[in-house]
Amino acid sequence: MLVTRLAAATTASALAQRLREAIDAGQWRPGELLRQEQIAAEYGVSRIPVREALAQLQNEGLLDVAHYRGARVSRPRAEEIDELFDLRLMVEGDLLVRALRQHDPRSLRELKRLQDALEDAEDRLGWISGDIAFHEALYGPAGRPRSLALFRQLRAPIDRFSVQALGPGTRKQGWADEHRQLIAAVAAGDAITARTILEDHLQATRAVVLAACAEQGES
Amino acid sequence: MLVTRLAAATTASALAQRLREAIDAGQWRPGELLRQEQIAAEYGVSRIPVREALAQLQNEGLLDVAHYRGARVSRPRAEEIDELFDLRLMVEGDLLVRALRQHDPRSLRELKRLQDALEDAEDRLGWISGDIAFHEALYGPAGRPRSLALFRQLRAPIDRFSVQALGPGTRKQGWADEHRQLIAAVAAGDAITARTILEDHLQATRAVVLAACAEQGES
DNA sequence: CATAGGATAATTGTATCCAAAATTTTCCCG
DNA sequence: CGGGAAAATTTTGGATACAATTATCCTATG
Repeated sequence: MLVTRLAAATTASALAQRLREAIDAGQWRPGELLRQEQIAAEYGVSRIPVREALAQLQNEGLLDVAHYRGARVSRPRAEEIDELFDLRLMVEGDLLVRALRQHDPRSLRELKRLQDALEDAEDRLGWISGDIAFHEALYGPAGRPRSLALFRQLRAPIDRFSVQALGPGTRKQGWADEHRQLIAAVAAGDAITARTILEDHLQATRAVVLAACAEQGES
Repeated sequence: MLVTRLAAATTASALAQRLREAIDAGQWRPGELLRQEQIAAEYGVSRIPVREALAQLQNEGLLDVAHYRGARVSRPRAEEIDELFDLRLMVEGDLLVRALRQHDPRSLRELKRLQDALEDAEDRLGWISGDIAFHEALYGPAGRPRSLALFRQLRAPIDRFSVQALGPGTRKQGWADEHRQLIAAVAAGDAITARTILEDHLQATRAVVLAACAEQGES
């Protein structure tokens, strides 16, 4: 994957990015307390950018922050995850149909390229960021910036569990197949089929994520 | 309205609230630059809570913040407002239908009470906060916290223009009528009618907001 | 022995101060 | 007189220092 991660403009945003990855990677478990001082020392910065990063992650739904009481990795309940998937079905379904009309040979080539890169990714984090890139390229031609931002926002609290569920010998092959079917349907301009495939894709993901969430909830 | 605004736990959140109201009230115009030092002096605090409040408002989509270049009141383009209303139609439509099944005499009484309070509100800001309260009570019984949060988020960048469009002798009466029709349809358990009324309500609001936005865009 | 109360420590929120970047002004040269 | 480079000013981002709040632990008491 040749995506060069451009240097963050500010310390706070760079921190937010690294903390996001750390949470996705399971470095902090749900319910665990993130101490400002500790994070500041670990990354060699002061507490000010740490606070801004934590506020950012709270806004994304990855943390629960209470006044004077610290930030904890959020532990979404099964009903909330279910709800997030219902919202994704609405938003992404709409985006897909709108984007489908705007796709052209160039954007389709890009989509295939991203899918190839995705299947070559070796580690779990690479897989997830590749999946995000694929879907953004899929929905991008719709020209709907707020919906696209919403798509990212609805995924953020969920991806953590997807990463967990991506052990070796899991649903990886079916996932890739569904992506390729999506590309084919979009190339054919078949909105109904494309939307059906996407919905099945999301329903399958929902089941996997709910299972991973339930598993983690036991600890 | 007997809602006592509880004192904010922290300076930053109190500031965010006041700035939000100031922007909704048109105290700052779209594109205008918000200086940290000036706001800090105005409210008698240091720049740290100001920065956190500005970051919060940026997350809510009311401000555009550029690195080392200050925060400006966002000036959403017409297409983005259009997009936000499309999203509201999806999310609020879904919420309404789900809530409709859960409403009971008690929640309906509360809804009527809020509508009465709304019609008694004298100033524009009171009208808007009353409208938010009404819709939250309308959707609340659905038991969908993330969707409700999304509802608030989708309104935030728009309400500013609604306030503008609420001069005397405007659509206020039609607005109230639609609310009462909504209550009646929900009380009757008629999902189809309720959803239709809500969609008309939102479409009418969309037109008003787009007009206000276009008017402001000229300056 | 369990528990309420209070001192103490740990942690967060805010103010003050310094560094980096951007904007404005000034000044020189064409 | 106009244009552009460079210095000065302004403004933001980050570090250090202090105050406010919460959590912990110890003791005294029923």
